Amino acid sequence: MKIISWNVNSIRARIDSVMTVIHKFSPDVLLLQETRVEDHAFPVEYFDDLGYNVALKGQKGRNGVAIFSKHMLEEVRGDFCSEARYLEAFTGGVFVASVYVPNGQMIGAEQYYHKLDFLRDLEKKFAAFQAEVFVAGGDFNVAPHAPDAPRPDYDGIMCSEPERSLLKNIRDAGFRDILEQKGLTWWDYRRSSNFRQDVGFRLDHFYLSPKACGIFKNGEVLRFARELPRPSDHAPIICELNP
DNA sequence: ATGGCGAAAACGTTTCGA
Repeated sequence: MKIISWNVNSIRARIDSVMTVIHKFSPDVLLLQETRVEDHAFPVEYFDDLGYNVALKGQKGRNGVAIFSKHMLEEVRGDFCSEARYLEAFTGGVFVASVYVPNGQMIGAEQYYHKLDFLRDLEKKFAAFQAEVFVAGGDFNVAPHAPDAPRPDYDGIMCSEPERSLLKNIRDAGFRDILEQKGLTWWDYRRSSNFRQDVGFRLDHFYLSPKACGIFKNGEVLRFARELPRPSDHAPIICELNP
């Protein structure tokens, strides 16, 4: 089973790129973040035509998560938080979740503490799936280790000790970050040399429960998508499980 | 050290993203 996760930074602006990625990889499951559209305006017809089932949790202009699957989508739930930042489902024998953690603005900002709360709640949410085959993919907006940031000593937002420590709690609970050492996933639009020189962060992750780790085959960052026309600032990531 | 880009809402500019 192939699962792709991608922060698309607007599905309406990225629909052609999403179709390119789908046609190249034919994922069983696609987890999207930052779709930035209300459900009634989501371009679902593109996905319907390819035979995908659809679950959406959107809001006007900001946030927005979605799950597409070639398998039936059951037990769809998105009430984890009031914003459109989390959606889970059971599909093809696997529990999946599409996760969009708040960016936190700046260390010490009100949004930063909201981000820490969100990560704490997420740990509890994942714990409920400890004994299941569970794969959470998304934009976690934290660079877990020194090589995941532009400089090893960078300790600003995305790299602060409290943020990293909350993600470590999730790993310590048995959920493996399968893309460690697999490269960066986000490069700032505002300096085109950043991508060329690979100056960015590894913010997009998959967390696999112990049972999911047992059938894990391979995981990669799909860097090529950052070079498509009008790209998202995030690259998609892929997780393959044995059937 | 600062600003740089891109998208959306609602304006002719502002806010947010990370």
